[in-house]
Amino acid sequence: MARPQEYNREDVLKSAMEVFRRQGYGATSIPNLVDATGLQPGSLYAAFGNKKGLLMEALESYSQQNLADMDASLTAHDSALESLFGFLQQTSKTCSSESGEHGCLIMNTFLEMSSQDEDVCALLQKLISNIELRLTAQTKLAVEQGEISNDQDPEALAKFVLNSIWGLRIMGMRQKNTDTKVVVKQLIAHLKSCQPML
Amino acid sequence: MARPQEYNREDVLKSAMEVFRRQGYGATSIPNLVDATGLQPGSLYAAFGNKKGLLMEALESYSQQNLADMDASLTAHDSALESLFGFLQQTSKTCSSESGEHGCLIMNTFLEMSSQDEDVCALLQKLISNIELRLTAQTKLAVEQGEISNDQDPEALAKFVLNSIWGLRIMGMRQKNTDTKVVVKQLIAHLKSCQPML
DNA sequence: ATTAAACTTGAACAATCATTCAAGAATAAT
DNA sequence: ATTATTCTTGAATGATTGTTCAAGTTTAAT
Repeated sequence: MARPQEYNREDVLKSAMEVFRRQGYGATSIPNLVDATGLQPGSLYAAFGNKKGLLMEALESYSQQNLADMDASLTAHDSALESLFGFLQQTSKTCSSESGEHGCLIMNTFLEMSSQDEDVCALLQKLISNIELRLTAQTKLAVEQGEISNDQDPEALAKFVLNSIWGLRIMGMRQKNTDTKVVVKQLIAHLKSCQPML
Repeated sequence: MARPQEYNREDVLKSAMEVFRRQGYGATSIPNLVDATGLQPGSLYAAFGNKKGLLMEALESYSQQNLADMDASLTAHDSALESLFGFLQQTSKTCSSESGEHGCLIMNTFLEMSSQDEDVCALLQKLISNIELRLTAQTKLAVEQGEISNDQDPEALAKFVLNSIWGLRIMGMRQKNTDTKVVVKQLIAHLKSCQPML
């Protein structure tokens, strides 16, 4: 016995997500969010508390989508190493695509906000840890499957891969962004050099 | 026959630089800059035109210092490759130090501003190109000196190194930032695998 | 001392910011 | 129809933003 919501929460989050990614948190005003989501200030505040609440929920949504894509890539082949290569090539494409021009919401927000807001910082640390955990699981699996030598440290390799991904997201934001392919090629070469001797 | 300046321009730039690096451009207000530099709004505007002018000059100053440090590292040893390793280890230290906690002014500003201001974006592209050029010169030198195999692409290696440095600056901003050493170790291992066969 | 020139000051300005809330609109049950 | 409940609207609020400029200060030459 009440008026029903006119908007879909996921749609609103997706719209907000895009604006935050393009403009950053600080440069995004409430009027911007009103335009993007179609919701008036009152509705936004009723639904998400405040601007920061909307950002944090958008971050969670973005992360969820991101991890789902990642899982799909990392289980695409029987070989864990082959899947990792596929994931990296896909990442390269994403970063150098038009959509990648505005970077990764997690990384962008981390750089902008980590020294300004404890709550956002803590959330981002958690989301980033999730990514790192998947990568570590993948390199460990590759070692177990005998695709990476036993004397390699899978955690170190995962950290190196993550480090390269941070770089890729920045490379993709530059004017001439075809470099991401070159970088991934180098990274894959390094990982192959960690394969066991025949 | 006029009143002399009471401030030193380089000191003011250094102070502004630190604030911009810690807080970002958007989150830094004029009152913040007044506090940091000791100059009143009127003096700041007389000297730098506006907030953006101050940022851009701070960027140039930061870049100059950065390149000088880089040159010192890259010419520290007779061996170009050895010098590159030294530079990377120093970069690792810088990134994981307390000062590195707030990242690199160039990278931070690039992420925040490149899609918002053409002038700043153009300046940053130029400053980043300078870094890339040094790295390329270094890998080419290493090839000439016979420390890197002829069948390797020095430009690709330089891009990969730059990509890793972007990553390192982000790694250094995380809570547990000891990972930078691990990453540099991996990167050096990759570069060593590009050495000519004995 | 007086003057001219450059520098410093900080209050004032219009614009914009995030946020609130009273009023209106839409639904489902009575 | 009426009522109770929830959602939507958007003007209003007070704080903060970047920027300006007239007034005051300090110097060097006259």
